[in-house]
This record gives sequence, structure tokens and C-alpha cells, in this order.
Amino acid sequence: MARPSKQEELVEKALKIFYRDGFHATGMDKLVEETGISKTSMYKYFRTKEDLILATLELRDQQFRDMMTTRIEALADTPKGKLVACFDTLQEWIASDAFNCCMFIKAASEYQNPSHPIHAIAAKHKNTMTTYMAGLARDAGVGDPEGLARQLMLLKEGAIVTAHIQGKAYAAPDAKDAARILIEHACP
Amino acid sequence: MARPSKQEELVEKALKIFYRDGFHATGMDKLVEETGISKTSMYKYFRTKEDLILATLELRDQQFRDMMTTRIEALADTPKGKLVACFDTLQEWIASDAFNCCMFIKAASEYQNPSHPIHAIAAKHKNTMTTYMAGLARDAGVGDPEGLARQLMLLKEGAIVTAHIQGKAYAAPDAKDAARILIEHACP
DNA sequence: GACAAAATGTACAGATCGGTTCATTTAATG
DNA sequence: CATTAAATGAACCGATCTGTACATTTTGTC
Repeated sequence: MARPSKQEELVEKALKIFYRDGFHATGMDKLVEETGISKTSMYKYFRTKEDLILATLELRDQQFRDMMTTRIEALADTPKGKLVACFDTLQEWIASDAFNCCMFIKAASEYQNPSHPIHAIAAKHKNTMTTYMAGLARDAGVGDPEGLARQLMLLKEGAIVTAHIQGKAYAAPDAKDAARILIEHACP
Repeated sequence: MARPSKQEELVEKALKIFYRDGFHATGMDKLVEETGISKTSMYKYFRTKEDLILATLELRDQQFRDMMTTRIEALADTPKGKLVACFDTLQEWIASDAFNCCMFIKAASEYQNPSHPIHAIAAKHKNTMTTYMAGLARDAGVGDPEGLARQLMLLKEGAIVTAHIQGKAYAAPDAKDAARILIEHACP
């Protein structure tokens, strides 16, 4: 019943491989080998490798925002509490084995032209996340909810790349400490 | 008098191209074409492409830290002022045409294994930057200078990737606003 | 101008790249 | 069981990848 279609299976598996190894570093032959799906099928569902990458990023966007909102709702019930819970969720994710930096930051690193569709989908994801946090900030009665949301997003992005490059030890707790200060400073 | 050697010329030119186009996306043939230096010479100075990349990153580390410290010294003369000046310098850099994200973040994005020499040199650069900021924080008499330095570094990294992905409009000013709050909160 | 060092252009190797072709096999449906 | 659709394997295309080989030309020095 509603077993994932071959196409969905391909996108899910390709997502993991692109996330683990990168985009340029992952050839179509490696995808065939690791997914067990034939190249013929891949090119039946997606006209180009780029189209497949875009599909994996769309799925990632959905998966990641689901994970964030679900955990935040579970961890807190006040608006201000949810803003802090963003950073508890961030910490959980970074601490997990699944963490391997942010797929959209890495995508934008490999496809730097802002008008490139892959770069554009990364921007869209970040904009969506910022808007979500601005909503939480507005619910909390913050004077400049967009401003606070952008500040908190800076901490989130910083923690992700720092954990990826320098290690997981400090990044997430530091981000949460700093976030609390900024939230308190912005709160009425 | 001390005209750059062919090897130095190669590293400088390769740095610009890798920074602009990425590492996997830049082939040796493109380097030959754009630098005007023959492939034979390149492989005389560097055994592999990876060795050349490492040389460009070493140069970038030196250039970037020179730029930061020079501007910070020019902009402020008190320790606390220098901490804020970090973010003025960041803003200048991001606003400039030379800005194209952080080369080390992009390097770590393409070479994700922490034990890979390219990833390791990125970590070294970030550690050096953090230590530098901790020194400024200590001079300012902050109680936990390393902690403040790590928080400010999160803002810096966040501003860099945000400016790269979502655009330059808000990233640096937001980072400076947040930094000032954190610095005031940490100062005696 | 003679000599040595440095740099060059070109061709090439072997592997891999994204993508196509096509005949065959598997799976679902009547 | 027969028919159709879905998926496969394998070979192949031209381009590009990193790296090498070698003969030639340029450059600097006495």
C-alpha cells in the first residue's frame, strides 16, 4: 500500500549519496552502483543529472522543515520557547550521525551562480526557514521579528558550518547561548 | 626586484580561478588556458592537483588574515572596538566585488572528510581565526574570551554563507548588530 | 655567441564524465 | 496464459578528467 514508486526510491537514495559525497564528486555510474537502479530508468524519470539533483533538494527541503517543525512543536508550547527550541533541535541534528553539514550550503558552494537553479533552490530553502522563524518571533511579540529571525538564522548557519569544519563540540551549544541572549534582548 | 616566481604566479592565478569556479569544476586544462602557464610547468611545481589546491589555500589563509588584521587595526584602537571592527571589516569584504563566499567553507563542502588534507586546512584556518578573536576578547577583559570568540565566529560564518546564498543586503549589518549585543553582554 | 636552465606545445594514456541506444528480462494486468 | 508496461544490462558516444612523455623554444648567464 503506497509503497514508494521507483522514482521516489531513486530520489531518496540519490539524496543520501549526494549529501554524503557531494554533487560533482558523484557520477551517474556511482548512483547506478549504489542505488541498484539502472541508468536507463534514471534517465527515464529525469532528463539530466541536474534535474535529479533538483528533485533531491526539493525532497530535502521538505524533510528538513518537517523535522524542524515537528521537534520544535514537541519541545515547546510558548512562542518564545519555540525560538529557543529551534536551537535544541539544531543541537540534536548536529549531534546525530545523520549530520553532514547543510545540503543547501554545500549545493550553493558547488553551484555558485545565484541564477543557477540549484543555487536558487538553496536560496528558496533559506528564505523559507527565515520566514518560519520570523513567524515565531512575531508570535512572541518581538518588535522587529524579521530582524531577530535573520540574526538567529546567522547563528544557525554559523553553527552548521562550524560543526562541519571544526567539529561538533561547541557549535550548537554556543549558538543556543548566543540565541538566548539575542532573544532576551529583543523580547518585550 | 622580487618579481613573483612562476610558481608564485601560478598559485595566485589558480587561487582566483578555484575561488571563482570551485575545485571539482576546475580542470587542469582550464587552468592552463586561463593562467597561460603550461601544464608541464604546473606538474613540475606540484605533483598533483590536490597539492596545487593546498598551496592556494595556504596563500588564501595568509591573504585573508592579513586583510582582516590590517583593516581592524586601522578601524579601531581599543580592544572592544576591534571586536566590533571585525564586523565592519566583514561588511566591507562582503560588499566588495571580490566577495564570493568563504573559500574554506567551499573547500570543506567539496572535501567533506575531516581527515582529508583540504578539509584539514580549512579547519586550521577557522581555528586560527577563532584564536585571533579570542585574543581580542581577552584584551577587552571579557570573562570567557574563548566563548565570546566562538559566538562571534558563528555570526561571521553565518553572515558569509547567508550573503552568498540569499544575497548581501542584510547579512553583514545583521551580524554586526548581533555582535554588538553579544559583546556588550560579555563585557564587564 | 655558447651553454644551461626554464618553460613551452602537443600528443597521448587510461579513466571517468553525462547521456544514448537497444535488445532482453521482469513485473503487473487482463 | 497472453499482452503490455516497466525495468534491466551492456555496450557505446564524444567529451573531459588527471597526469605523463618528449621534442622544441625561450630565457638568463657567462
